Amino acid sequence: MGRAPCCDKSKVKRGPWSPQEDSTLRDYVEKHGTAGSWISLPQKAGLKRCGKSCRLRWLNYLRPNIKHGGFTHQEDTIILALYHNIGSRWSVIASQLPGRTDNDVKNYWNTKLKKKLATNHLAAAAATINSNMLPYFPFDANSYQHSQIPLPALVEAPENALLPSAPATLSPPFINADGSCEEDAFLLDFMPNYDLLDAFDFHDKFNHQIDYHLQQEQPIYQSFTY
DNA sequence: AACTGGTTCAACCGCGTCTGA
DNA sequence: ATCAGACGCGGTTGAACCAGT
Repeated sequence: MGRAPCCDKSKVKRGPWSPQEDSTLRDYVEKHGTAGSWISLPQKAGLKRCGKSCRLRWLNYLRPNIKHGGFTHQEDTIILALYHNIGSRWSVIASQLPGRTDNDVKNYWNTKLKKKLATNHLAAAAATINSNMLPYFPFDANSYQHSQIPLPALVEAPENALLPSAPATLSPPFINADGSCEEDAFLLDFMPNYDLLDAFDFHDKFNHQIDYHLQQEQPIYQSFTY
């Protein structure tokens, strides 16, 4: 004995939305809002749809400023870092990406990003972020309960912050016998982390740090401090 | 051109949580 | 404190599309 369905399936239309239905829903919501009840909205708007279906269509497709597809590398890194910290909390992750919906982020993760993660350096980079940069995510993933509390904006690390150490992939043959580092190899190999840092506004500081280490010919695989 | 297998993504489902009576 | 209805979420499905043969 399951729970009662939210509406009579035999009396509502299902499947893809027509342009006419989209137009009807958009016009109604823009004029009246959701009026506090999605369940009663279809009847008021003159739609033969389930309220939940209307809500989903509006949130994922019709509401203003929605972006579809074309995820940037910066968005990739934010998704990765948050996924490693809080898991499949798609709505929380989407809230950090303006114009993205939880459904979009979830689909993107399941169809593309997961595969990408399995095949390149991003895994190591995300793991590094997880262990070394977690203090700079200004929330506690364990105490962040299923709720409407908005996630605070990401913050810049303090001046004396300890940056992530280079990933394990920065081992020979990229490191020379005397401890110096092949610049090109380093940058190529470290690029995933570099991009992650860029995403969190560390770009300039970290760039200077790389330049410094390269100029000084110091081993770059040691930890970074300001 | 026709078929097949893989991919994408909009939409659905059902459960947990919230809220108001 | 309890309950029922509504909401919001993550997991899953399946039709449409694409690429390869």
